[in-house]
Formats: sequence, structure tokens, C-alpha cells
Amino acid sequence: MSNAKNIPLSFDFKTVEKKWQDYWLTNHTYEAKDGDVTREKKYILVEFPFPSGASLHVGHVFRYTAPDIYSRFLRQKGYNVLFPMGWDAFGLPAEEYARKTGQNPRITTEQNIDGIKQNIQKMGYSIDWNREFSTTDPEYYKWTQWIFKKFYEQGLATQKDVELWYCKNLGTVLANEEVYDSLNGEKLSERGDHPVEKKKMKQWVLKMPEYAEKLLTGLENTHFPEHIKAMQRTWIGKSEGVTVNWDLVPRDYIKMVNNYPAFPYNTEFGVGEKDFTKIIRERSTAFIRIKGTDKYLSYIQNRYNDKNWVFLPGGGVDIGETSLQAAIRETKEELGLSGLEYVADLGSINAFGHWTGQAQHSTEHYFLLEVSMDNIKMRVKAEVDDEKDEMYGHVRAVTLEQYKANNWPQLNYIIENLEEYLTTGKIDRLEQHNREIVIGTTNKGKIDRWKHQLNITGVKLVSAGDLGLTVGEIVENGNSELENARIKAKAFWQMAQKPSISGDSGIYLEGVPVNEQPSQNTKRAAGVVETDDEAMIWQKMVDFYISRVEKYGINGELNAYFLDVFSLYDGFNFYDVEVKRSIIITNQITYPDRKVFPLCNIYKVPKNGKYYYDLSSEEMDDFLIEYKEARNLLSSYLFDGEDASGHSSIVQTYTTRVDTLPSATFVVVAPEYSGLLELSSDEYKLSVATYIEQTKAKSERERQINKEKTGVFTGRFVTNPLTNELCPVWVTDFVLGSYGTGAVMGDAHDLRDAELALKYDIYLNENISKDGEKREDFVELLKAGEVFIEDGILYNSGEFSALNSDEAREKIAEKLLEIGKGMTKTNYRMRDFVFSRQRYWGEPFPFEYTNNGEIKVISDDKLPLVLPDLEDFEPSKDGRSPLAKSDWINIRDEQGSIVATHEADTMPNWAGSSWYYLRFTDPKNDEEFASEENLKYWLPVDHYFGGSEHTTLHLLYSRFWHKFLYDMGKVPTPEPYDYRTNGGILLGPDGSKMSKSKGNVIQPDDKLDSVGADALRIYIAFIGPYDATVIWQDGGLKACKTLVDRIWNLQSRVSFTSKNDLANNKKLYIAYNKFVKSVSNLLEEMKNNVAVAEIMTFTNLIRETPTIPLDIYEGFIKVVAPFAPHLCEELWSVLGNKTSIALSKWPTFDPELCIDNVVRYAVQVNGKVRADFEIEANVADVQVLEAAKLSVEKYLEGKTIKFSKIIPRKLVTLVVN
RNA sequence: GCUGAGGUGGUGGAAUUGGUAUACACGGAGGACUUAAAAUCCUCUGCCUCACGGAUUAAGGGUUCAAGUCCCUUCCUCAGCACCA
Repeated sequence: MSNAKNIPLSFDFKTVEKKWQDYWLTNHTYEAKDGDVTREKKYILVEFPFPSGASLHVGHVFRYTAPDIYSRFLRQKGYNVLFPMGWDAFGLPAEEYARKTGQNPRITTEQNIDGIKQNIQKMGYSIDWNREFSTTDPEYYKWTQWIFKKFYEQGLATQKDVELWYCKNLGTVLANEEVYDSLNGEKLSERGDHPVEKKKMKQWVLKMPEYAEKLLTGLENTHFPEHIKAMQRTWIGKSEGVTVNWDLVPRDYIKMVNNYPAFPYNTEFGVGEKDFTKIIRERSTAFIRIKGTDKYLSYIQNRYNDKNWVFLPGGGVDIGETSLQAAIRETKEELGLSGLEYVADLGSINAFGHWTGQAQHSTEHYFLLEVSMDNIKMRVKAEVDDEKDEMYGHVRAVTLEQYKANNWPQLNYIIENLEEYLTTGKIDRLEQHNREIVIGTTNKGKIDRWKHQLNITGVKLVSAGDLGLTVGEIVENGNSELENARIKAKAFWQMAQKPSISGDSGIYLEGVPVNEQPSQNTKRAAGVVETDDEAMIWQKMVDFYISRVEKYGINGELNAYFLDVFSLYDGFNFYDVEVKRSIIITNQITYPDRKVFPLCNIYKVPKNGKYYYDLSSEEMDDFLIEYKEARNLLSSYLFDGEDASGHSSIVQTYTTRVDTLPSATFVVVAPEYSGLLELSSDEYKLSVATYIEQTKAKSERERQINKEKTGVFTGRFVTNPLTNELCPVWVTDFVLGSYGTGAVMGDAHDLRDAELALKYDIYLNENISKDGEKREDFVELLKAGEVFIEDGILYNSGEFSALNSDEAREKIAEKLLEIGKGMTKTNYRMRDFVFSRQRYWGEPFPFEYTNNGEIKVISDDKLPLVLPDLEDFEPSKDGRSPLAKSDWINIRDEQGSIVATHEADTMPNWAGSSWYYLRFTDPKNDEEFASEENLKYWLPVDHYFGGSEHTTLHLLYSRFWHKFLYDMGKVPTPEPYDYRTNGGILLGPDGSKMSKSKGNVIQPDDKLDSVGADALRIYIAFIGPYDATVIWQDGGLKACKTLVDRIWNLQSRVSFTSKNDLANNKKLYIAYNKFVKSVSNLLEEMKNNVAVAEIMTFTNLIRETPTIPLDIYEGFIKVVAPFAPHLCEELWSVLGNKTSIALSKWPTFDPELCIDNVVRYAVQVNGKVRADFEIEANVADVQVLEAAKLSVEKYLEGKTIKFSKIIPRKLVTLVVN
């Protein structure tokens, strides 16, 4: 008890904490040592703060304390710990402040950083301040710009016209994530709550979707908590489905249907199509009389020839006749039906009465009659009244033989023609449109091959030579194949004003500069003659490749791939298809997301130095599938490209449920669907246009809130590629223009589709049920909300019937591929990452725009492109940043005339924060963003702490940047972060979110003044799990202050003479060892709240011990040190230590001493605890059992023990009868 | 609706992963010291019952010698996504 003198009752935190903070800073106690191989490294990172105010928020304290405790623990455990801190200082608040005050954001930012840094230091965090930097430092953003340049050079950063949320008040565009829906449905900016509106602007975008697959699969190699992974997966939103091409029925055809008077429809109200499709659809039992022109007739014939339709010319309506009467008369006459039992139909004559008048205008009629090989059925459809009650007249079925036997002349005609139809193949529709397509080549032979490969007939193909072009005039040597194909296709368009295709095959050597690639004429240079033998082509090309490799002396692990490039240009869009196969020398590299198929492996045999290759048939199969897909994509354009009026003649839908395609009976497109108005028929244009306008006026919120489905008919039909069903095309706002193809098939197996169809009475059908049995009265069931959306067994699906959904999806996709009407496709919900901000306070883009509109990258030696100081921070009126108004954006030559401009936009916050963790490994480097050695040593970040608000944005963005840099060979790990923990939320004492208006904000400064950093740290640790939402309670803080004082006062009990006092004090030593073991484990799992509870318990124990052996005391304060570093540092130095306790060795424990020598057993009888007893720890089980029986004697009386079990050191369980 | 995490005293929350449920605190009650208050210290404190005892981890069922923990059903809370075909 040598130390009992003059110890104050409570810990003087004010002077002691300051003293040690200064000590740590001057002694660089927390310095992380680069490349220290004697210790294992740990990189602990917490999201660096945005210095928005002049002092630290309690939220920061809540978020930073646990990582600090963890860092300190690891440091004491002997790790080389990197725990850095910096500033994410670009961004809007500083700029907003500048607008109000005119003060340069640079100054505000510096002041805020100073203030917050002081606060952070007052908390005693073990940060290596040598590595501090701010994203606003030119030395830092030099490398942000450099990385962006790399994105640009790799084609991952491009400029795009983007419809964006524009905020007038802030004078900037905002990302979708920065806009939210207010309660009254208005879109507001997250910052400042100002209204926003849509505006189209040219923006830099990063093509993040190209990394979607990598970002998704990479998650598997991280230790993120499941909820974070789930959120990222949702955000990426991968779906695997099928695109389906639906042929549009030529518009003339529909026009005539609409005009035909025999159907009780009303074009103005958009119901006519319903009845018509219903009849067409039910044509296996319907008899239809219809009017049309020859052109239309031939279309119908072509379209339905496989269904054995026959068309008969019709006559007019006689005076005094109703149209039905005329129809029946004519039918009887022309088909010679007078002798048939047709009487049953007469009952419906009356029902036709009220649309009789319309028939009088008809002059030209055809009768449409379905004939199948074994019988002919006819029905007359009638509509009873406006309530759409329908009734069908009945006609007895007559066999074909019967008709033949009766020798009706008309019928003979039918049969003759029918047989002809059945033997004639499909007639090419394109012939009717006299299509011309330009193929971009001088080689006539190629045109023939195209025709052959793409199964094109009836298309007039024009070669470049016909247009007086030579390829050499158009393309540049050294371009990539794809590039050249595009250039050519576009050039041909300009010459011919016709859709144009360019095809090239080439070879691309990875790692070889673009301008040293073997040029676009590889195929010809390889001596490939025009042939369709693909295998031969590739073999020849492989030979050629090898010769190139040898000629250029390329060796090592070099990868090359063949390109077979198709590029098609229609004056508006490029349609690219790249078929790539890689050949790999010496080892195989895979590109999971690039669709590169190794066609053959090439081996170099060291002995003779020769190359060998082998073609694997499996890989060839893969290639052929891809080749077919490519072919289909092109041929679908060529074959279905445009209708006579120059508009697209297909609608492409995307679905993940292609198993429901057999019952798809309509197609819905988004209001944003491109070319929608042009597609719509004249009659429906107005209503479609109106609908589009209505949708635009609605906020997205309204579009969603209004659960009632709405839509309008476009007046057009498409045909189901599987069933040839005629399907109306509708517009509806629940289809999104920005996802998939902007068009969706409609069927009864989707809630939304069914809802829409029921509302507008669109024909519905089903083809899947649980057991493969048809659901009777399914329309009634649908109306009752019983929509069958699950997987099941198919029926009513032709060759696919009886398959289950999984099988059907596969088989139908195969079929679509085979018939050239669709292919599998993977879609991602994730969009391009819009990277421009119309702001001043951000990183300038490293580009110059020359006067003729070219973009030039600023060379590395001119980086950083420094942000100039301004005086006026008001954005310019056109939505551009204040930089647009300054002369900085002008680049002048020596005479002072403007030769180029800088970009007025700057980068968003996400730029600097996407890679800052890399810079911490080497913050002073001015040669590279960080040295390879340091990156290799420190990466990945072992544990990344941060806020849940960054789970999908920052975390995904920085993973994207990292993966990009990894692919560039600039960082050594595929993932930046190993573990990740999201911090919870600290609520005010009233249990609600802290806010100034509520007056429930806790100021860390106040608490530091009243209880000190150590008590505050312990309380933060104790308040609850790191990721929980917890409520601030002053009472809890007080208890922690008490704990600090109690630990402080332990000094008076320490015995400096007793050490290793195990013999006299075994109980205490056991408790101590258990304590160390427990806290060690808890800190490992970062259960800080429980660790503090253990510290409290143990403190309470040794407070009651008259003398505390020195070794126990030392170990104890070492364990407490991560929580209360100042206190323990002081106590440690009082013991005479000269080095920091933060660098002391974490105490060990003896597992033997964690076991009590006397244990207490609980005794259960039939599952109930009835007694307990104490017994020596090491006695035999038999004795334990005996003691147990003794303790529960009265419960065992007259009973027999049927079962007993001993859980060591815990309990004895007995089962009696 | 979908996805994820949960539901344990008046409150924040423990429970060695299937082994005595409610550790550690807050709050509450009583007491000591004090003229008094604050601070400090001590005792008690989940529920029903005077008690013996009993029920109890959202509710119900199951597996097990044994369930807060595993399985099924239902309900509820929080977070994210939200007409993504």
C-alpha cells in the first residue's frame, strides 16, 4: 500500500487528457510503419468526415469510437495498425455558404477542418496524423483527375445527353439519389429541400453497368454483412431473361379492320381492337367476314397461311337488308350453304339490328373462313347489346369429306387453294417493301455471303462500290475493328441515306497499342477467302496470328482475341455486335463479363519454338450460339427493320418469364418508348400523344402512388412469335422506358398486366397452372385477384405443353433463337453513374475542348488542373457552374485569342471519396497515386466502418473504381474492403432523431467539458452494439464517469510487493484470467458494450479486494486502455513506465486459470431446476451424479431415474417416470 | 409487395452458439453520511402469489433429456428497394 498518499478522489481529466494528447502527437505514438514485415498489418478505416461545420457532431463520435477501440486493441495485440483520417471536403455546403457570404469555400473548408480536427484530437483517437490529407488538396485531386483520365481512355467515361433533375435554387443538376419525394408527392433536393425538375443536359457518365457483373460476383469474396450484400445486389439488380421480337402488323391492315362496319366497336373509345382480336384469336371457332384491299389480303394470307385460313371475295349489302342478313345471304350463296342446317343462327339476327346502318357503306368484302384438314367449323359472332354480352350462333361441324362429297364449287376452290397454301413456304414480307440496305464493303462476294448468312431474301443490297466509295477513303488505319465498322456504316448512311451494315473480322492483340494492331484487314491479309466455313476462317486466322506474333516478337502471357464485328447504322443508332474469341498463349485468361470465348488454345513448345493450337468442339459450340445471336440481332433488324413508312416494324420486349409467352396476348410499351408516336396508328395518335403528355406532367411519385393502371391503345398490332397470335400494342406508364427494352409482353401470369387487361377488357389467356390443368373460368378468378404468377406446369402451349416453367424457359429461349425471334439477355437495373456537377467546389475535369468541338485530354505533366479562386459564386443562369462565367475556362494562345476551353462542370463528391483509402497508404507520393509496395503491403482495408447511408452509393462506387484500377494493374487486390460494418444511429434523449429544432442535440464539447473524453468513450462503447439504433441517456454517461473515477481510485489498493501471488489469492487470479479472456474475445468480435460490462464487473470485484497484486493491476489497465486511453496512460506512467501503454503488450491469460476449482451445478428434474450444489471441479462424473441425486432427494422419492446427463461444470439433468 | 435484420423486464441491452434466461447499466424504492442539497456509499427491484410455488424470451405448434437459440405457421417492428417485366 505504498501508493495511498494524496490521490484525488476523482480523475482530473482536464489536465491529464490534454497532457497525453500532446504527448501522443509529439511522439508520433500512432504512426503506422510502411512495409514492416516483422508485424502483421491491419488497416482499419472509418469513413472520413465531410467538414460541414466548425465542430464535431456527436454522430462522428459515435461512429469513430468503436474503430478507435478496435485499432488500439489490435495495436496492443502486436499488429502494425494503420488508422488514418482525412477530409472529404469538396461539396455543396461550402459552396452554398460561399454564395451567401462571398467567402471562398477554400477558406471555409480550412476553418472547418481545423475545428473538427481539434475535436477529434480531444477524443483521444489513435490516428496517424502524418497521413492526413484533404480531397481538396491539389496534390490529391491531381490523382483523382488522373484516374478519371484512365476511365476516359478506357472508354468507361463518356459524355451523354442525360435527363437529369435540375434544381434552380441550387443551380445544379442532382443525381437521382440526391432527390427525394416529399410527402405531397413533389420532388425535392435532399440538400436544402428545393423543388427540382427534369432537364436534358450533356453530362459525363461513368459506365458502371459494365462492371455490374464484377461488382456482383466480387461480393462473394468479401466479408460484408448479409444485409449490405443484399442491398448491393438489389442495387445492381441483375436479371436473366429473354428479348422477344414481335412483328408489327402493317398499319394498312389495321386501318381496314377499324373501318369495317360489321364489328360493333367504336374507334373513338378504343374498344374496337378488343373485339377484333378476340375474334381473330378465337378463329379456330370463328367465322369472320371482313373487308380489305388486296395488299391486306395477301398479308393475312401470309401471316396465317399455316393456320389454313381461306379468303373469299364478298359482295355488297342489298337494299332493305341488314348487314347480317347480307352476310348470311352471301355466305350461303357463296359457300353453297343453303342446304345446311344453319337455322340455329337465325335467332341472333335480331341482335344485329342496331348496327345495320353502318354496313351500307361497305363495298368490298371478304369472307374469312377457317378450314382445318379434317373439318370446317363456322360460327357467327353476334353482339347482343352495348353491355357487350356476347352470344354465338351455332353451326354444326361438317367434315371435309362431306364438303367434298357434295361438290360445292366454292368449296373446291377453297380446298385447292388450301393445299397450295399448305405447300407454299413463308413469303418474304420484305419483298413488299422493296427494302434497300447498304452493305459497307467493296467486295461483292461479301454481299452474297451476308445474304446467305443472314437468311435474307428479297432485300436489295447495295455495296459501297455501287455508291462510288472505297473503304480506304473512309476508315483510318489503326482503328479497332469495331471502330472501323462503325465509321463505315455511318459513312454509307451519309452517302445512301439507307440503313447500312458494315462487317469486319479482325484480330486484336491485348497489350499491343491500338495503332500497332494488325489492322482491319486481318481477315484478308490472313488469306481467308470468302467462305462460310467458319472453322476454316478461324484456323487461317490463327495461322496468321501466329505469324504476326513471331514477326513482332511478342511473347510471354499474351492474349488476343478475334473480333467478328457487325455494325449497323440506321441514321440514328448503332447496333453493335461483337463476337470475340480469345486465343491464349501459354495460359488461359478468362473474361467472365466480356463474353470472350477461347476458340482455341495456342501453346508454344519451348523445344522447337513453334506454336500449336487446338480447336475444341465445345468452345466452337459456344461460339456458334453467339454467332447465331449476332446473326439474329442483325437479321431481325434487316428482316423486320422498317415498315413502308420508314418506321420500325418490330417491337422488342424483355422478359424473365418467357415460359408465359405462349399466353401473351398483348404488348405494352412505356410512354418514353422511342418512336411511339410514329408507331401509333393515325386514329390513335392523338390519344397516345395525350397520354404521353399526361405522364410527363406527373411526378414519378404520382405515377407510383396511383395504383390504378392506366393505358391507351396505339391502334397497332403485333404477332406473338410463338403462336402467331395477333396482339394489340398498348402504352402504359407502369412500364419503364429506362429498363430493358421499354416494352413488355402482357399476359395473365403477371399482376400488373392482368390488372391492365381486365380494366380495359384486353383479351387474356393462361398457359401455366400448378398442375398443368387448365383453370376453368380463369377470367373470373383473375377478377377475384387470383392471378397465377408462380412457376408451374405449362398447358395450351403447343410443343411446350407439360413442361415445367424452368424447362419451358430454356426450351422457348432456344426456339426463339432458332427462329430468329429472340435471345437470352442479362439486364441490370444499375444505370450509368452521372459524374458531372454544375458546381464550382469540385475537381475540374482534365479536358480541353477545342473550337471545333474536339475533346483533348490534358497531359499528365499538366496535372493537376487547379481549380481557380473566384469571387462570384453565383451559378450562371443556364444552369452551369460559376466557373462558366470566369475567364479560367478560356485557354488562349500567345496572341490572346481563345483556342480551347475548359469544362465548367466539376466532379461530384464521390470522386474524391472513391479512392481515398488508397492514398492513405502513401499520402505524400507525387510520382504515383500510391506506390506499388505500399499498396501491396496495406491492402485490402481489413475493416471498414461507416454509415448505412453509404451502403449502396459510396461503397459501390469505390468498389467500382477499385476494380477498374485492379483491371488496369494499378492495385493488387480485386476488392478494396474485406470486412465492413455499418454504424447505427444515435438518437436524442427523447428517442427521436437529433435536430436543432427539437433541441435534443448532444454536443460532444459539452460532454468533454463535464466528464472528459475517457468517460465519453466508455459510454459510447457501452451504449449498445455498434450497428444498433440507440438512445442517448445522460444517466448512462454518469455511470461511466463513475467507472473512470473508480478505476482511478484503485491505485490506493495496489500492492507493489505482491506479484504472482497465485498461492494466496487463487480466486482473484481465476477471476482475472476469466476477465482477460472474456474481454479479449469480446473485442475480437467488437462487442464493446459487453466488454465494458465485463470491465465494470471486474472493477467492482477488485474494488472490494483489500490489496490488488501488481501484475493483475497492470493487466487490468492494459485491458481498459483501448477504452480509456488517457486514464490508463496516466496510471501506467505512475507505475514508472516510460513508453506509452498504447504500445504495451496485451495481457495474456492462462486457460487453466479460467476454470474455477469449485463449481456449482444446477440440478434439473424433468426439465425443471430444483436445486444446486457445489463440488470440486475435478471429481468423477459418478460423484457429481451422486451429489446431484442427494440435492434433489425429495423429488426422486418413489421414482426411478430413466435418464441422466451431466453437462460439465453446468448442470445435471435427471429424467424420472 | 420483395429483400434483409429483428421481437427478451419500466428503459438500453446480456446469454460461452442447444445447457441454471434477464449479466452490466439506466430508471425506481429504501437506507447511510449531511443542518440540507449535490456527490459518494449500501440494500432491494422482471411478472403473478402474503407465502409454498407457478407461469414467462411476440403468439401457437413441433424436434430434444434440455429451446430465447433449431424447424413450421401466424402476428408485429425496423431498414432498404419499390410497377425493374
